Amino acid sequence: MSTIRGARERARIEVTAAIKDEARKQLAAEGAAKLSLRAVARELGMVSSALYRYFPSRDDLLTALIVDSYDAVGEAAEAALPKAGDTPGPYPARWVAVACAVRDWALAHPHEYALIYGSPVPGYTAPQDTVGPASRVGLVLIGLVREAYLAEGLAVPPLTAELRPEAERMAADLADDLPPGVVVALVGAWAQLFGLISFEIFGQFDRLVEARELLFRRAVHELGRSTGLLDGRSAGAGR
Amino acid sequence: MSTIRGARERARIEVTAAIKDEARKQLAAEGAAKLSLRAVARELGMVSSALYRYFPSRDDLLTALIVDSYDAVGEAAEAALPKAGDTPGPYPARWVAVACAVRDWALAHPHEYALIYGSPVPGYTAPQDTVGPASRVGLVLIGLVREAYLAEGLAVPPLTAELRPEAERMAADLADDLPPGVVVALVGAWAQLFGLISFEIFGQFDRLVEARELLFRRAVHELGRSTGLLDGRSAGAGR
DNA sequence: TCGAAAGCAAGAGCAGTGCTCTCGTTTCTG
DNA sequence: CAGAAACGAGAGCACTGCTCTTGCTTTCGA
Repeated sequence: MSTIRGARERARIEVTAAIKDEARKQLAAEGAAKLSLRAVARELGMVSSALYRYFPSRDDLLTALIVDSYDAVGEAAEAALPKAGDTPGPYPARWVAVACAVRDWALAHPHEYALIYGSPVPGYTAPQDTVGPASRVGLVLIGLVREAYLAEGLAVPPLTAELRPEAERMAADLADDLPPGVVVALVGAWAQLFGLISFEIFGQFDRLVEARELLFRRAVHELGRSTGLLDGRSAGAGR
Repeated sequence: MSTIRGARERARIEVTAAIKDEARKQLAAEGAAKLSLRAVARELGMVSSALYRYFPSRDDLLTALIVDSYDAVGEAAEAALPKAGDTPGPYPARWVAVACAVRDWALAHPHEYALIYGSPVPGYTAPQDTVGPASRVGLVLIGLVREAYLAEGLAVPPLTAELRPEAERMAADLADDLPPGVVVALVGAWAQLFGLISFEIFGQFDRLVEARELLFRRAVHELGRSTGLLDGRSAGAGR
């Protein structure tokens, strides 16, 4: 399926990758606003118009970087799960580990994080290609909670009557073997997790919070509890 | 102190306001990336270079808009508090009301919201002028929780030993009459609140969540509980 | 009161951007 | 092997932020 036909196709793949690499470098250095097609081309020793053979527009290049970033953060989250052969820790600790992995990735790649979880820069609606990779972190969280639910049960968060239809719809979409109350709490926790990270990355905690990892762990642990993850102890912040 | 010296100063104030108004209009229409000094000047019937008498650079114009936006959302939050003469509702309901006011403002002004809570566009560090207005929403939340604490007490969230020094430092900075555990929970809830709003504004809930206000209210109510706000009932989502 | 000083709008111009079009050249393919 | 497709280079267009100079007007102090 992915056989390389000849020198031309091979060259195309390499040049495309080189463009993305150089663009990612400029993105990390200066941010998405300062990323310039001409500068990328210049750095690669080609003329700017040649670059349009590979990406039809600047927005398409950005979209490619967005997809890659979603994949990178998704991979970071997946890598934080216990590998086959490990003796996995308790579920709340795994939950915190995944969150910390996402946070670490964001701290290491702030501009890429801003690209995907900050203001949407290109158009206003995300292209279709991004929705798949965008959900990888969410899928990790869902998988983790599902595993906990099947293994040792959950403290199912209660649902109001008016929220129940929507909760059941979402549960059918996302995880039909999880109680709707858990799915609602999980989607909320997902958004709130990125709120914590965004505030830290975007400087909202400057001159306010010092021990950011400790605060993050405490909040995320609490977030795990709010989705029903059983804690052993009845309250308190774990590490 | 703010006496207007003459026609010149009056004109300057008016022109500055006109520039900001037009810029805000373009911001709302196309987003911060597309905001152009030349287009603003064109629309105002002046030449682009004249605009630099009022704002030294495009970033300074954006900074002015950022300050205004922080003020606007802060004002929206303050307006959601019970006015003098009202019979105020229970504290969890007030908490949810403030959060909903912020969310409503964000939905009505998505690009301005993105300007302040999305990726920081201009430099990378926020200018000093923004830190005051930026904290208004936070101050509303602090004030609300403090009032609840003094009036009817709080379920003080527990603190681990390693988090205690930081918690006490933050409490001394933000609200020295609140228990450190509450301050830590409050700062977390503050970030998580904007995580919920950002995910909705930035399209992360597209094709996923339908009844967004219901979900928001449930999560925010839970957030209030996590900071210690007493609920009456022991669990569940109120409105 | 009157002249210097400061504030102002206008225009030209510079360097940079995204993007399009054309024109030879190279590579693939029927 | 010839036609087709892909490619790199270059010129060019419309736009951007920003600077500098040139006159005009308002303000203010001697």
